[in-house]
This record gives sequence, C-alpha cells and structure tokens, in this order.
Amino acid sequence: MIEARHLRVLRAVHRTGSFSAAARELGCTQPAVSQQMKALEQSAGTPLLIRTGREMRLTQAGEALVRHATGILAGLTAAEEEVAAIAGLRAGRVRLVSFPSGSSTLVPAALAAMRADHPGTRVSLVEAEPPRSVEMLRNGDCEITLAFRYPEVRGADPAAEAEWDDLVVRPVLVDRLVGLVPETHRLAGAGTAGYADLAGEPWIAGCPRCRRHLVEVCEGAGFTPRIDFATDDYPAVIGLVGAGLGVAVLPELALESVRHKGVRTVAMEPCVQREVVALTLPDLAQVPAVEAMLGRLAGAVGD
Amino acid sequence: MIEARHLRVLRAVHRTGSFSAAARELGCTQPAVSQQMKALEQSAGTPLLIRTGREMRLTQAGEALVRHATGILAGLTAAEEEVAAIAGLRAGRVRLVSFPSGSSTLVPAALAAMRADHPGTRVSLVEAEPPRSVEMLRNGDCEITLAFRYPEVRGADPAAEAEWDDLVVRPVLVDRLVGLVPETHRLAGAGTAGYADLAGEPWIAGCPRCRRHLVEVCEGAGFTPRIDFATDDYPAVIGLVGAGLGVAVLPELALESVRHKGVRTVAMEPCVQREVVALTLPDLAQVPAVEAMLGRLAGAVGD
DNA sequence: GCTCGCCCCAAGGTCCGCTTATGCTCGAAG
DNA sequence: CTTCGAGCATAAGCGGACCTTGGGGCGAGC
Repeated sequence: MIEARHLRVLRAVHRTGSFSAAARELGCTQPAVSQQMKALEQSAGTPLLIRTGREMRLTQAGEALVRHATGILAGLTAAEEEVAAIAGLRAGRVRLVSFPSGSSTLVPAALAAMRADHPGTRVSLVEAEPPRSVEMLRNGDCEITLAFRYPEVRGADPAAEAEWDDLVVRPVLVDRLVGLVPETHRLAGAGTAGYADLAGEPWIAGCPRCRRHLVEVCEGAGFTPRIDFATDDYPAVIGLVGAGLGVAVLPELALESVRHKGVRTVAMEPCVQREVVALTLPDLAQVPAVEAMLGRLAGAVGD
Repeated sequence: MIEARHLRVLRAVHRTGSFSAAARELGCTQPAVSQQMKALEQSAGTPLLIRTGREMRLTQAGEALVRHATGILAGLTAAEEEVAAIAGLRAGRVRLVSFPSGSSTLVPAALAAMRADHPGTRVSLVEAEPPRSVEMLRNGDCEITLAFRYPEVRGADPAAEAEWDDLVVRPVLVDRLVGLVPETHRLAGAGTAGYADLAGEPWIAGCPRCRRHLVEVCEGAGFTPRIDFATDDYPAVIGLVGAGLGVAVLPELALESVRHKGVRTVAMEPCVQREVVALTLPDLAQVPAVEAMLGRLAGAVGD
C-alpha cells in the first residue's frame, strides 16, 4: 500500500535533488526522509532512487511514481480544499423545511443573515407541516426543520413531544396566541378576553395540531368550541374572521405579515404561548453550515 | 492531512452502509473502522457521516470526499500497478552498452533470452568502449555496461581497475586470446606459439586498452612489438592479417562470428585470458529488469 | 590535506492504531 | 411486551511505526 505522504516526500526529494534539502523543505530531519524512502521502496518492491555520488536520480519505477504523484496529490489537495470550504462555510448547502407561518417572517430574516455572513452557502426552503417535516428530517431530505409546540399542554399528546427527544431542539422564539374577532364583535374593543367569553362563538381553527390544542384549552376553560372551519392558511383564517364567520386565536407571528382588515385582536386570558423551535439531527448539528443556519434562526428573534 | 487509507475505508462504509460490513470487507475489526472514521472526520474538520438509526448517510462533505476518493484511489492503484509491472518484469527498460565484439555474439543471445522470458521488457543496445561506457553508466545514460579486463596484468594500470571498485562487477565469461597469422605464415600450421616467436613481425592491434595490454605482454616476453595498425574493428583486424600485413592476437569470442578467411589461429603461450564482465551501479543491481538482464548475460556463456 | 556536506546506521522514546472486551441502543420477532 | 440479535461506541492493553539524537563513512571543494 503506497501512502500519499511517501509520494509527497518522494516528490520533494526529486525536486530538491537530495534527502537533506527535502528534509529542510518538509520540516523534518534527514533520517526521517531516508527512512520514508526506504519504506516506499519496500512497499514498491523495487528501488526508486539511485544514489550516485552527488546527485539523486530516479529509476524508471521512481519516474512512474513521481508522474502519478502529481495527479494523486492534486486530487488529494482538491478534496481537502473542498472539505475545508464546506467546513469553513465558504461552501455548503442547507435544506430547511418550515411550517407555513414561519416562512413568512422569521425565515426570510434568517436567510438574509446567512447569505450576508456566508455568501458561499446555499439554503433551500420547502414548506411542510410536522409531522411530515420531521419525517423528512429523519429521512435525510432536509437538515433543519422548523416546528412549534405548546409547552403548556398538560401531557395531552406526549407521543408527539416524544418524537423529538432524539433530536436537537433549538428554541427560536416564543410568541403569544392572541384572540381574533370581527371588528363588529362585542369584544372588539376589549383589551383582554377569556376563552370562556367566546364559548358560544363559532370558531375558525388552524392546522390539525393547532386545532387539537385549541380544543384542549377551551375544554380547560369549561366548554367545547364549535369549530366551523379549519385551515392552515392564516390569511384565510383572518379573512373568515373578518367576514364575521367566527372567532379565532392565532400566533402573533402569523399576524405580522398579513393585513388584518376587518378584524380586531384581543389579548387572551390565560395567555398561551407557542414555542417555535428548530429541529435537526444530532450529527447534523455539528455540520458548520447547519450550525450557522441554526444560529441565524435563533438570532432572527430580534425582528 | 487526509490519508488514502481513510478514503478507502470511507468508501467501503459508504458502499456497504455500515461500519461492521465495511470492517468485514476490509478484513479488520469494527472498532478500527469506527476509529478511522473518527480520525478522518477530525482531520476534515467536519462530520462526514450521520448515523441515523439503521443506515449510514453521508453529509455533503462526506459526499465530496467519496467523489474525490474514486479518482485518488484510482490514481494510486494505477501507480501501484505500474510499479508492480516494472518490479514484476512485465514492464521495464534496460539500456545496455557493450563493447563492439561483445555485441556480435554474447549480447544477441542474452537479448533473445530476456525477450523470451519477459516479453514486456525492452532492452536497448548501444556500443561504446570503456572508459566511455563506464562514464555513461555513472551518468545514468545506461543501466548495464559490458566491459572486459585482463586479470593477469601485473598491476600495470591499477587506476583502470580501481574505476570499478564502486560498481557491481558480474563475471560473464572468460575467453582466451589466440594468435592470428596469415595462412601462408611459417607458424600457420603450428599448434602453439610463444609471443617471442612473433617478435619480429608487424602487429595489428585492437582497441587502445587491448593495445596497451599487448605491449605489456610482449615486453614480458622480452620484446616490444612493432604495431603497424590499430583498429577496434575485429573483422578489419582479420582482414589485415589475411592480407599478410601482420599478425595479431584476438579473443576467441571475436572470431566466432567472423569468417576468418586467409588466416590461421594458433594457441599462444603463455595463455592470456580476457575476462568479460557486466558492470552496473549497486542500486541498479536491485532493479528487477536490470537484475534479470544481468542473469541472462551471465547465462549466455553456454553459447 | 582538510573541512564540510550528505547519507547511512543504531538506539531510544513517543505516539498512533489495532485488537479485545464491554456496554448501550435500536429494530425485529415471538 | 419481552427477548434476542445486530451494530456502534468506548476503554484498556499492546505492538509497531515513526521520528529524533548521536555517530560514522564517504566524496567534493578549497
């Protein structure tokens, strides 16, 4: 087995013409070079250098090795270069999966920061809801998944939470759920409302998990909400509320990027917080580009 | 510094999909693979593999390394293959320099044997006299030099002999010097003649060294030969003797391949022997093709 | 003739890598 | 649900490889 290190030494010997000069160039002692050449000749099975008095000459086998060494070492340094580029964030690709309302505000800011800091990296974005997005993460279809959870759920669905215990969970931000009523509603001007205050209203729910959570909270308040519509499209929710078809609770984040015409927000009591987190696999968290992107997502809180 | 051995292991891991399978394929234990991959990841500075439950997947850096590994390992095996071909005598080139009379008989037999045994090798032949041929050997212009010496010279030219003491001297054959007289000469029928018997004759001498040797031998016999012609072309010597222009002594070997028309040979007393040797450099004697050719030259004695 | 540079050789110490042994996790089968 | 097997990680132990230091021989140049 010929080692690349030996080829490097052989080339240095060939270029400089002596073991001592090669040793100086390589930063080691002359016997080290001598021994390496002996080892290389042994693994080659034939002499490679002929020591004729003053100068070092190559045998035919030595010439063949030096000829190949150029390409081999070039390939090796190219590989090192590419890996170093990825490790040094001058290259690298991150595939990010986000739930829809995260894409609109948080993700663009993080993407912009990432591009500004590391222009060589590429971040792609796909939208998907958990648990589909978590499945994609496990399947290797993405490196980072944005998800959210309701920490205050009283052990309602431990299975869903347990799905993440082997993942790296990076908190990104916490946003409050606020109530949403038509501007003609009796509570439109109220600063705060309790869930029970909306017990008799028709409700517009969000995605399946948000819907489950809504039901739990309302039941905690003593009633079961009548849900007339359910959609994970937040502008649609706002539109439905604005049309007077019901009331809803939405994360503050989801309201930021949408004009909420014809609706009013009210703070809800009790205050429910939704935690948005970035998920990744433990090994992927060590990948520089992934790590950097996780940092940008967490840093985008300022917006 | 990425090592080729690590790339080999990485590729095996990628192909087989597990450390254990790669270890079996590589003929080592699983912890060895595990440690090598850890070392490779450390020298790469970034994770290369993600262990996601059952299967092993590559990170982007891992993909880059595997992609480069193909070319690097291919170049490495190509280099090993070429060196092995040279070492295994399936390839290789030997440049042989011979003195003129050696070329005619001994060299062709050795060349034929070499080609028969190792068809992949190539032997080139150039004619030159020593000391020019020895100089070529030292300059790297050839691998083997055929030369001859007169062992019985009584310390006449120790310098010339000393020239070889750092070389590998491989005896090839010993041939006798025989007298050559015109067929009309008074000694033409004699079985044996002494040098003194030819004291008054005009002499035809050979190459400079042969000429010097002739003078020494004759002076040992009590006279100084009158040399009318000197040429290193043996057929020319024979022609001159045949034309009655003088007498000569020639190696038996030189007579074998020439029709000696009009001349007669006589054994000379004292019997002088010329030793034909193959010379090479100590390092070159280890080169398989050179070694093989040296053997064929020594084995060509049978002819 | 002397000195300097270069190479080889031998000995010592250090470090690396492999192996054995063990524990842990996960997935599949009963 | 439990058990079993496969696979990976880790620790200890050991053998070997590598490099360094020190000494010697040899050829070249002043």
